Amino acid sequence: MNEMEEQEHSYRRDSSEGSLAPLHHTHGSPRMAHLISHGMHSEPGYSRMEEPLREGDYTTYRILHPITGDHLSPVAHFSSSYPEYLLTAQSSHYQHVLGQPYSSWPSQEAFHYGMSSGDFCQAATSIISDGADVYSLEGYSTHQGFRHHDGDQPHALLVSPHDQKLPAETSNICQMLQPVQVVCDVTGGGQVVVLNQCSPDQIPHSLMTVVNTDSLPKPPDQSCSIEDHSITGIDAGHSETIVSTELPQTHKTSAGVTFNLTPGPYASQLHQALCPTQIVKQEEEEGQTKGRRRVKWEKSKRPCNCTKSQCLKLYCECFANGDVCNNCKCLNCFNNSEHDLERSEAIKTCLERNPGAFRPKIGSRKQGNVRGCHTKGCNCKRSGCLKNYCECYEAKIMCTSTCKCVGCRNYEESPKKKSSEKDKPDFNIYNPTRSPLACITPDVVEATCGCLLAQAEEAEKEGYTSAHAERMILEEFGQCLTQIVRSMFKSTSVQFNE
DNA sequence: GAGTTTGAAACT
DNA sequence: CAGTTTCAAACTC
Repeated sequence: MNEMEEQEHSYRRDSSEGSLAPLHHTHGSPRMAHLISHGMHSEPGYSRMEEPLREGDYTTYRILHPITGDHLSPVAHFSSSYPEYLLTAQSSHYQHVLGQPYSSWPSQEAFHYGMSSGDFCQAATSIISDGADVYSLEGYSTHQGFRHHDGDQPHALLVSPHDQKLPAETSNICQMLQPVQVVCDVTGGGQVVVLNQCSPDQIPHSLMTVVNTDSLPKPPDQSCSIEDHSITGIDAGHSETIVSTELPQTHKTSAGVTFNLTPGPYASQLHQALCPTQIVKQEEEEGQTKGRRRVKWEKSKRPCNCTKSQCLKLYCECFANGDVCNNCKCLNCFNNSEHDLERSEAIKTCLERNPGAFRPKIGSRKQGNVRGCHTKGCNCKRSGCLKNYCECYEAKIMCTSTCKCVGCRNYEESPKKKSSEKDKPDFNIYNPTRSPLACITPDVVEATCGCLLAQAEEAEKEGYTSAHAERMILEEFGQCLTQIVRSMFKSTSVQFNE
């Protein structure tokens, strides 16, 4: 058996126990080594993992308390061979939480604990590496066979993407979830580890830890460290501390196969959607805030004031942030755990309308663009994009050609420009960073129409034929266009040859 | 704090 | 897809 095959067969399911039992340990796995080195922080206050331990045939990763740094039980064993890899844990604590030994779980399951179905939907959506979206979780959370109950309250949720007994809709969901092979709480204290689905030569390339603050002691400051490829917490009311993922890079396996270690594209979104406060803190330190909603959250996590939307539409920023309302001033709020059904339905509706509804509006940073850009662009008409009505401006990013704004002043300009001038929109300036059409401001249109009208009146006054009048108007229109185009090129320092 | 303005979201 | 309405935040007084 060559090395590759050996890797693939390193882990076999131990049917006698109904769990995965690695037959061979992949010694010194560079994959996990990478995961550790790039995905975890070592500073106090951050959730992290230690260097892998070696316990028999398992590759073992001990998860540390995000705040205290203490070891948290259970130890997580990562099996990284396709198609069977699983987080297993051996912990009396875990068994206490689950009421059953973790090791008895079937393979290819994800365990989700302490999160609402809507939360899980968002989490899964955000980390699916191929960009697919989870549209519904109906039936998902009612899969009794994999559910642990604490009285009437569902306490744990196991997800089996390949379980044929799942309801049809759930199966569909799980198919979509397949890229997320494992989503599980490995501590019983609220930590969640997410592993994207791997081929034999891929590592799980997203890994995060979410701390359930209901279960953990709260230190004075629970801020977490966020790297560029940060990930996410779920419910700000319950999940607070997040760790980052790894830096993008490729890695060559011992089998000589190169694979991409780049984090899943939605890993950061998950983080952003679910841990807005911490992200903003970090970004504030970096002198940059991205995204209106995160900026708002950063402002002391201000409560919403919704009165008519029941906080179940994207008008509500709590809802749009993937958060439940907490200490808000809203009326008739349904965005809470007491209305999980309605909330899940609303999430489903939003996602049906717009699969990217819960993705951050401020997209990934372009090369050379430190701040990123608005994914949809703004549509401001009267604010000159210089007030917080403008999502670009509020996110402290410049408008781009994606924007459809009118009279935009939110663009790169000379630092010598007087600050007083910045405060008022200028409808007569062309923004070279934006769409060429952006220069056709209301004033320009009005002036052009005035010119054309004047020509028409002159033709009428002179008694010219309609054909002549039409020609005059067209000629005038041509001159107007010439001036507009000239001004455009003048602004961009491009030669304009008439 | 009330009223107005604004632009995104939702609706038609 | 465009136009209109609804909505809640931003802003002004």
